[in-house]
Amino acid sequence: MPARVRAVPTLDTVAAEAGVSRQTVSNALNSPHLLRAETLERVQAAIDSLGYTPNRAARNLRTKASQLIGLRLDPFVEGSASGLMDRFMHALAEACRDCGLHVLLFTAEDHTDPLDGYEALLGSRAVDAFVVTDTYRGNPAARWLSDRRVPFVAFGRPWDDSRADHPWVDVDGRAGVALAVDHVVDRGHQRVAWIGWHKDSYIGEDRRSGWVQRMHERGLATSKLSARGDDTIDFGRRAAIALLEGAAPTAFLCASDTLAMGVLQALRDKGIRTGGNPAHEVAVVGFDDSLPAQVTDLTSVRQPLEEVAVELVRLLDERMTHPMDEQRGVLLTPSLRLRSSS
Amino acid sequence: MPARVRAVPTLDTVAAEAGVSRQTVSNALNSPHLLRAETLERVQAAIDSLGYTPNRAARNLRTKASQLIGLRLDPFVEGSASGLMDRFMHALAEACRDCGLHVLLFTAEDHTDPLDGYEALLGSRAVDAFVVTDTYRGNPAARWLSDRRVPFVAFGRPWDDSRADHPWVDVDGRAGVALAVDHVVDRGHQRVAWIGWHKDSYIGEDRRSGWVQRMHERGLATSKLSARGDDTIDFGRRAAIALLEGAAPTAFLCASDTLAMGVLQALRDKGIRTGGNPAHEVAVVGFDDSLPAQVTDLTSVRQPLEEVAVELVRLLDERMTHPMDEQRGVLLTPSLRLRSSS
DNA sequence: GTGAAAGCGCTAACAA
DNA sequence: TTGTTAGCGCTTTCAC
Repeated sequence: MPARVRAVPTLDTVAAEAGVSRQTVSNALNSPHLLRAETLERVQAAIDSLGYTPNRAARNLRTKASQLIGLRLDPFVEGSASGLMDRFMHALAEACRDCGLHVLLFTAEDHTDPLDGYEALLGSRAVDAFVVTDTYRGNPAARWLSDRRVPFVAFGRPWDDSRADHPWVDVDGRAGVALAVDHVVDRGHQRVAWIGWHKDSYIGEDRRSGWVQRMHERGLATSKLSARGDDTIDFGRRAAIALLEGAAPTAFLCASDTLAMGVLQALRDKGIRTGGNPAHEVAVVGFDDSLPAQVTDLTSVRQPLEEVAVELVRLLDERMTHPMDEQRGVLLTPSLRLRSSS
Repeated sequence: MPARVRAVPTLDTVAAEAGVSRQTVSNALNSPHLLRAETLERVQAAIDSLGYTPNRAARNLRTKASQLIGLRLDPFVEGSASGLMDRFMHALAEACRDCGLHVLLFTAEDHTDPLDGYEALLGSRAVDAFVVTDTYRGNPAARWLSDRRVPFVAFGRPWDDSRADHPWVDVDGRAGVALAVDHVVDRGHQRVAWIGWHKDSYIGEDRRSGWVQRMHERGLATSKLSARGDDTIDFGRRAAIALLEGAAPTAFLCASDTLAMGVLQALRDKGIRTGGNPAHEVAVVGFDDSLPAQVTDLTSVRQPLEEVAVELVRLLDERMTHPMDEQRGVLLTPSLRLRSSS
């Protein structure tokens, strides 16, 4: 018996089946309110029985939209990543689905060129908009895209560009660290140290300011209680040792889980117990709630990536439907994931 | 001064500029060998000067191909994931780029339905093929896609379905563990324990068989040296304690980094040093080279995800260009990432 | 409320 | 080697 290859149904197929014109079927799909209830039902039945699904390419060609959001994946840096990208992509894909959008992944041929890849996708109209995530390098893509009036939304504030007027979503690192300060201070800690990144990191300084500000609000001193350096375990370890020999803090707040791992190591090496009781334990709090934090039972500030994704897509959607609206930023507050390290 | 909106160039624009027909421009792009060198040059110049890029939607409509590969992102399981997905998506996006393909992310509306999402993308011809990665659940999507003759490639062997005839790429866990056995045995360890997953896990048993087989090949015993259980830190810890009180192994090979984390904890609690010297240290080896492994300096078996991605895309490409070719599987060998835990 | 006409931008097939 | 014709499947526009 020869396999009967059923031709893929098109609008015409459905129209013939339902005894209406092609256009009516299209309307049934895109503007059902235009049809008489009875007609709609008949068309619907034909669609169902034929298993018709509109052809994306044809629709894209006609509507000049692809319903695709471009996301550039930058090179995977071994060890340095806190593994947030995984969670973020998930969240983004999910958020997109709710708007009938999809995420298209792309990579740069030349990773050192922050603009590489965008132009090709844009020129071929393969995507409608971009989500830009590389906020650590000062986001040169943002300005380029802005200048070309490409619809995009950034995950990350335009720290270094006060004239930037594109929509963005970011996580309030300062508020997250303030949360951590409150947490350990509420537990009775008074000498609360900060271990962070170099001064030239906007994000690092933002997080640090949460510590400084909230400590002062709680009437606690911060002098001689902080260190700045590379985002490495080793620096975390060394900084912790140095601080312990000096001001002897009973709590360490860190700009990253990586640094916190170093603190944990230092405490272990010195035989100091980790935990929330300031009487005989030292509390440690990280940032990002990464896999290592979960594994080592480290309290950590967790970025609300799911919310971030939803907001990004919402802004994108707004931007695509009402391009004239004023752009704005959205700042989301992280939460504290409490674990045994505090 | 009114902003002059330059119309987006099309084939016709370029053709007019170059003084040739639309088709010739198309050929210059897709079959340049058909053109006379001089014509090609002229067309090329017109393309460059106008900044022309072919419209994807139009091309897709005409060629009935989208150059898009669908990848379903399954729900992010907190803590359980070893964070490989991040690296894998990177590698896949990169491999796709080299073939002019792109990855389209999608998620299921109903996560419990392993087929959800595939049909819609397929019906609308939004993607040309799929990469299926959910091999842990026995891969029900594979059979469904196979039955519908949907082009797809699986990351993971069809363990439970000997009749499966789709192309796949997988990592040889058995060989990876054998590597780990050799490593510790070469360093002088003789009592080498295995801590793995429950017996119903194909992957777990495959990895375990690498231990059993290679141990015997090296003339070493395996009895009373293994444990099976949940993939949790806690089980790793408990299993390690139990084994230490019994056969007192000097090396632990684990089916996952998670389990290895537990072993590390147990050793630390007992005051046993970790390292490669069998005289006074216990060696620990994990599997997956996850972030926690990197952070805790744990030796681990590393899956060659970059190669996996390249092979997946190669098979996909083959399958899409010569659909009649016989399908086959590709088994790749992992490597051992040596660190201080061994 | 429904249908007919037109055309989005491209490439396959064929003619010149 | 280049040009012409036709049409992929859809939606916008406008007539009925």
